[in-house]
Amino acid sequence: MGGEPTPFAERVLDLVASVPAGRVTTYGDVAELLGEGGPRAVGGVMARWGGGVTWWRVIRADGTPPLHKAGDAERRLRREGVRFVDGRVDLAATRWDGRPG
DNA sequence: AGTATGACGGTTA
DNA sequence: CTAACCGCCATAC
Repeated sequence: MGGEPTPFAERVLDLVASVPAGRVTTYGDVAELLGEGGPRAVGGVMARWGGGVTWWRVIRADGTPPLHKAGDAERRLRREGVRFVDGRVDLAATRWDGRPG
C-alpha cells in the first residue's frame, strides 16, 4: 500500500495524538495549528494513516463527525464526555485550543 | 510535469 | 434543509 507517513503526515498525526480526551479539533484547525497544509491535505493524511491515532477527535468544521464512521465516532466521543446537540458537536464548548497539557 | 483524488471549507442558489 | 461550485493542498500515478 501507501508506505510510511511523509514528514507532513507525521506532524499531522502527532498533533492529532495530542488532542486530549473530551476535546475535539477540526481538519482545518489541524492545518492552521501546524501552519501548513489545508483541510483536504489533513483529510488525506487521516485517510491513509489516521487509523493509528485518535481519529475520532478530528471532526468537520460544522461539528459533524467523519462521515465514513460517524456512528462509531459519536459513540466514542460521547463516552469521553463530548456533548452533542442535534447530531453535532458543540464546537464552541468542545473545540481544543491547541494548548498542550 | 500534469491529471485525478479526497475522512475538507466556505459561499451561493 | 439539499445541491452545486470553487478554492485549497498533499498524494498517487
